[in-house]
Amino acid sequence: MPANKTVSSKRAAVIKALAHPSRLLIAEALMDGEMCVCDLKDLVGADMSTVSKHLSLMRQAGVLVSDKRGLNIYYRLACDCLGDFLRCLDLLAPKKATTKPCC
Amino acid sequence: MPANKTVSSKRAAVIKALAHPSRLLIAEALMDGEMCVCDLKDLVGADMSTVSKHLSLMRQAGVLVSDKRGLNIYYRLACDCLGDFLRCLDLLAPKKATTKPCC
DNA sequence: CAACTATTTGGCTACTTAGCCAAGTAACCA
DNA sequence: TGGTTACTTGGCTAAGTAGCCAAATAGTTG
Repeated sequence: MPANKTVSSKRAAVIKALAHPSRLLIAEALMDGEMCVCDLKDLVGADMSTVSKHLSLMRQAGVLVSDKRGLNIYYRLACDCLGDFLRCLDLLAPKKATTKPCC
Repeated sequence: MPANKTVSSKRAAVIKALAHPSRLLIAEALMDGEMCVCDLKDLVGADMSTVSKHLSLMRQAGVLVSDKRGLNIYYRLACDCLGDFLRCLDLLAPKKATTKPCC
C-alpha cells in the first residue's frame, strides 16, 4: 500500500469514529467536560450496550479517553482541537451541492 | 427529534463524506487544487465508477464542488478549513487508546 | 451524423455496521 | 457473602456501504 494511502486510512479511522450522529453528539457533549456512560446513555437515548460500543469504538480510534472511578467510567475528549473541527463543519453542513465555495 | 440530534445528524453527514480512505485521499489531493475524475481515478486506483460515486457523495454532503469544462468534470474543495481539520487528525491518528490527552 | 472520450447511473454481491437482548464482569454496600 | 449498580461483551438480525461490471448520457471531433 502506498504511503499516502496508509496515512489516509489512519486518518479515516479517526474521522469514522465521529461519523455517526450519536457519536458526534457524544463528542459535542464531552466538549463541556467528562461524563459517565449512564449520562451519555440518557443523552443519546439508546440502549446502554449500544452507547458502550460507540464509546469503545471512539476510544480505540483515539478520540476519547476513559477513567474508572468507583462504579462509574468517565469519558472525555482526547484532544481539544475538536472544537475547531466542528466549527469547520458548520460552515459546510448547511450547504447542499452548491456551485461556489463556502469560504 | 431533539434539536441537538438534528444538528449532529447534519454534521455527521459531512464527516461521513470524509470517513473513508479513498475519499480522504481525494480531499487531501484537492487541497493542492482542482482535479478531474480521471486524475482522481489514477490517484485512488479504483474503477472510475467507484470514484465517481465517492465524488458525488462528497458533493452531496457539501464537501466538494464540481465544474464541467469540455469533456472533463473538475472537482475542488468547497472549503479551505479542511486543512485545520486534517492537522487536528494527525494529533489523534498516531495515538491508540492512551490514558492521557494528546493536546 | 458517427465514433470517441469522460463521466454517471443501475444493478448486483460481498462486506460492514447499528442496534437490541441476554449474559458476563467488576466495584460497592448491607 | 449475596445483592445491587454500572458497564462491557457476545450473538443475532436488519440495514447500509463499497466495489465491480455493464449500460446510459453528454460533449467533441472527424
